[in-house]
Amino acid sequence: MSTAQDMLFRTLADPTRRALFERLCREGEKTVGALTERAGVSQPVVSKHLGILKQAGLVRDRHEGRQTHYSAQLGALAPLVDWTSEMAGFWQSRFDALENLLKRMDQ
Amino acid sequence: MSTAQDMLFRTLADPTRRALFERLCREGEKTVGALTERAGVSQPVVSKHLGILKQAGLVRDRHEGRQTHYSAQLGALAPLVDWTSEMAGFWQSRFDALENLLKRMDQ
DNA sequence: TCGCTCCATAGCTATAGGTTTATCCATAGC
DNA sequence: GCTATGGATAAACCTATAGCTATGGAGCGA
Repeated sequence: MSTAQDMLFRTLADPTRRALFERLCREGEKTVGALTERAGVSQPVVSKHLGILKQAGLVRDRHEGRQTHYSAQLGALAPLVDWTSEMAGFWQSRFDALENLLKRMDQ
Repeated sequence: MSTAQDMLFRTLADPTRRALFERLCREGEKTVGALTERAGVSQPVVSKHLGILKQAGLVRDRHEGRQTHYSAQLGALAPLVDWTSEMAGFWQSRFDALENLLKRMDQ
C-alpha cells in the first residue's frame, strides 16, 4: 500500500519539483512557459514534474487556449502536517509517561 | 547549497527509512537488532538507513557495550514545519490580497 | 584465549527516476 | 489552409541509491 505521506514525501524530495511548487505558492498561478523560464531545466522536464505534482494533488491545472495554467493546492499538504503531528504526539505521550513515572517514583 | 528541507524530504522519502523513524517515535529507544527484526530488510540495510537518519539529525545513537541504541530526535522536524508554514503563509497572503481587492471593488 | 554476538563497512548489482533531444498534438494567427 | 507556438509524450541515457552478501572489528562469555 502507498500512503498519502509516502506520495508527498517522494514528490517533494526532488529539489526542482519542490522549487516549482514553492514558486506556485509564492507567486500564484503560472503557465508552463513562465515556470520554465527560471526553472533551470528544459520545458519537457517542467511538464513532467508538474504532472507528478498534479498526481500528488499538490497542483491544479487549468487549460486556456493552448496554454496550461498551474496553481498550488495547499490543502494537499494536510497529510504531511498530520504525520508530523502524529510523530510529535507519540513523542509527547512517551514523554508524559516518563513524567508520570518520575512523579510516582517521587512519591 | 543543500537546504535543511532538502535533507529532510530526501531522507524521509524512503519508506523503509521513514518506517524506522516512525518506530523510534512510537516505541522509543531501540537497538539495531530490535529494529532489524521487523524491518523486512537485512541488518546492514538497517544500519545504513540509521546512518542516513543520523546524518539528517533525525536520530541519535548511544553506544552501550556491543550494542547501539537509537532514538528519535523530534526537534529535527522543525525545518519541515517551518517550510509548511511558510508555504501556507504565502498562500494566505495572496488570499488576503485577493480579499482586499474584492473589498475595494465592492466599495 | 577462543569463540560468539552485535553492529558497521565494503563491494556489488539492479532498479528507479531525473534530464535531454526529438516528435506529436492542439490552438492561434495570417 | 499554412505556419508558428505552447505544451505533452516517447525514447534513450545516466546517475543515484536501495538492496544483497561477505567481511571486519569490537565487546562479552567460557
